[in-house]
Amino acid sequence: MAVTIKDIAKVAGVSYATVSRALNDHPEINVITKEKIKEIAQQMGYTPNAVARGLVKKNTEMIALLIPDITNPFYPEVARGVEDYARENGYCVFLCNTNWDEENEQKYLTILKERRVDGIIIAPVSTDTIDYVSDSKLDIPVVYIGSRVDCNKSNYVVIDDFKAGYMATEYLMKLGHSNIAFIGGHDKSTSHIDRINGYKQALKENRLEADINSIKGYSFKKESGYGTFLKMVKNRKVPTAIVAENDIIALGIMEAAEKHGYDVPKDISIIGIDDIEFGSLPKINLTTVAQPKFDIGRKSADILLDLISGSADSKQIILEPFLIVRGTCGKY
Amino acid sequence: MAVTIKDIAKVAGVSYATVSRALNDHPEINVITKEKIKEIAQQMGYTPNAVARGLVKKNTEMIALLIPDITNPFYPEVARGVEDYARENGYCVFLCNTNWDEENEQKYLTILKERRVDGIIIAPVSTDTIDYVSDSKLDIPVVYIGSRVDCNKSNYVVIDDFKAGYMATEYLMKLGHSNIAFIGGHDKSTSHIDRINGYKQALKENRLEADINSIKGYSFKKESGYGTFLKMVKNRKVPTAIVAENDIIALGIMEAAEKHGYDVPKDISIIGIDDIEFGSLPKINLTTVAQPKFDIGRKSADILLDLISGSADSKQIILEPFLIVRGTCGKY
DNA sequence: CTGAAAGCGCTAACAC
DNA sequence: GTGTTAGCGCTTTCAG
Repeated sequence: MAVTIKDIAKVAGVSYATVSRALNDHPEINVITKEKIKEIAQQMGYTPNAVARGLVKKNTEMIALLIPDITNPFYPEVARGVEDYARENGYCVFLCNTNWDEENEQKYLTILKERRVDGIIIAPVSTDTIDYVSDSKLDIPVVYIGSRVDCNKSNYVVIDDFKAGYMATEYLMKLGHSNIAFIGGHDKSTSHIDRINGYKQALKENRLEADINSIKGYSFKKESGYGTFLKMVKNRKVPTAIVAENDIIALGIMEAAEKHGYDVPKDISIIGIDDIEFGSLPKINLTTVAQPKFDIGRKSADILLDLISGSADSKQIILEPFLIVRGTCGKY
Repeated sequence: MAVTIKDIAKVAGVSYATVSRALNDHPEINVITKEKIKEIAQQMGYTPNAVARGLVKKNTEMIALLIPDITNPFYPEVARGVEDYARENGYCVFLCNTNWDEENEQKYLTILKERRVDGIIIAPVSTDTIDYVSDSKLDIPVVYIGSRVDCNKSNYVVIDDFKAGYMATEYLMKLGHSNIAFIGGHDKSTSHIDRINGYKQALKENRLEADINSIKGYSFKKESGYGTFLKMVKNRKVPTAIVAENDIIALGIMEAAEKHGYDVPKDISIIGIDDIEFGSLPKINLTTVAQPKFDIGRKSADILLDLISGSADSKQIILEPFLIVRGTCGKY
């Protein structure tokens, strides 16, 4: 049986309220008894019970981070940002991996509500989840990352995805490309839609045609990029340049291209979005549009904790993407 | 204010004990009232309070996973295994990132104890943490991963690290190398020590000399491999082959070698340990000794839950590493 | 099968 | 300053 404040009270010869006050450094308490109590607590090996405290204080000092794919290095980086900020402020974070599955996402939301987490940061798999959150009156502060929400009562931290798509495409056009395809996403993701629109807009401004290749399902794995490129080869519709919705997909495309005799960047240029660490390996050297991953994490945690403490209204943060020129894009 | 079982009881016209029984599917309850109560609960939007339940049941159905570096793809893979198994069994998992910092590790342990997690899986940064756990009578089931514990009351899931080191070295020798260096770790890690011993043993059996290059501090980043190789160059002690303690370090070594004009594998062979996904990119094509990462995660969670339910004694699992031959090692 | 009541470990009024 | 007391929302005896 773990030692409780009552045990300490007995030993110290005070009421257990006094013990509580001592341990929590309340102002109205005799400093001497406080020190004495603390020492006794120490000696008895007391560990406060956060569950009991949570029950009466009605907060748990836990937040949750829901991400779709922990094996995509983009998210661990974000997670580090969230965790860093949370820990600095005394919060623990639940890391929940949804595996690109809406059902998992919603189940987690229920579980987290039962667990009475104080807040949730979520990188939603689809806009359906956002609707679900709105409808289900979760009653827990939520901050979205990587997904805008068309409602100004919502909180989110995103990059300007339109700009990201635009920048990538613009860069390719500057290199002389006019046959530029896009590979990625699904329609229930605002970041996907925005990136595509940026891509389209850039092309439009130069009177070029769009060629959008969607990945079926919610599968954002290397294999998806790989498979989609193969289809292009089969259909004899291989462009001179490709904008990939994210770096993981770009890596898959590169792999497929090279396996089929295309030299990158001589025969085909490939640009990603995200800037995952492994893209910077000299042998990979992936040109990409970067997101400030760690900052997205920190900032979203910052907003969430403000929301929890009630010291802020809703906030929409749009960070700037930036181009990182490496070696996978060439002149045409 | 969230709705509680008392609220439901009032509406249903029963005592709140009955509501509790209904909601928890106790056997001794009238099926009709049970259904009625469940419906009312549903309509009122009731969400059980896991905090309150945890207080009385003295368990939280939460476990924690402590890892040193979430940005090393090895760990996310392990984490997926843990989370998968945990979720299947109704447990939530706290993912805690210690950043290779013992102090963080110990702080987390305290926090987790306060939060009354039911169990902890930990990939310890150093054996000091293991001692800390033993000494501090945490009083929470612990399963170690990636680190043996010389005490048969402990639980762990590891690969045979000796064998991993041995296999890597043996493979290099079979290719004709006799000048084989080792780059990695620190002395307070059993996996490091075992891998080195495997490396030494393999060399010894062929009357070859060991050349061990330690990375200072607890820094298992690409940069550590990079820097250590540079030192070798400076000291004019570049071998014909290198065993890297893990893939991340191997990647750093490769990067440094190529930047300094060494062709891999023509001029120098490099083998890693772990088998992270990005090592398999055709352009990287890292030869490595693989660990069953996902299985390590699942298995450790399996053991932990058994421990929690009291249905098992301590268990030591040693999984088999296996060689994956790719392109970074050549004949000498 | 159901109700009454105790209590999990703690915090926070409210007295004194 | 400190003690007394009432809960937080729930599970679980113990009666009936």
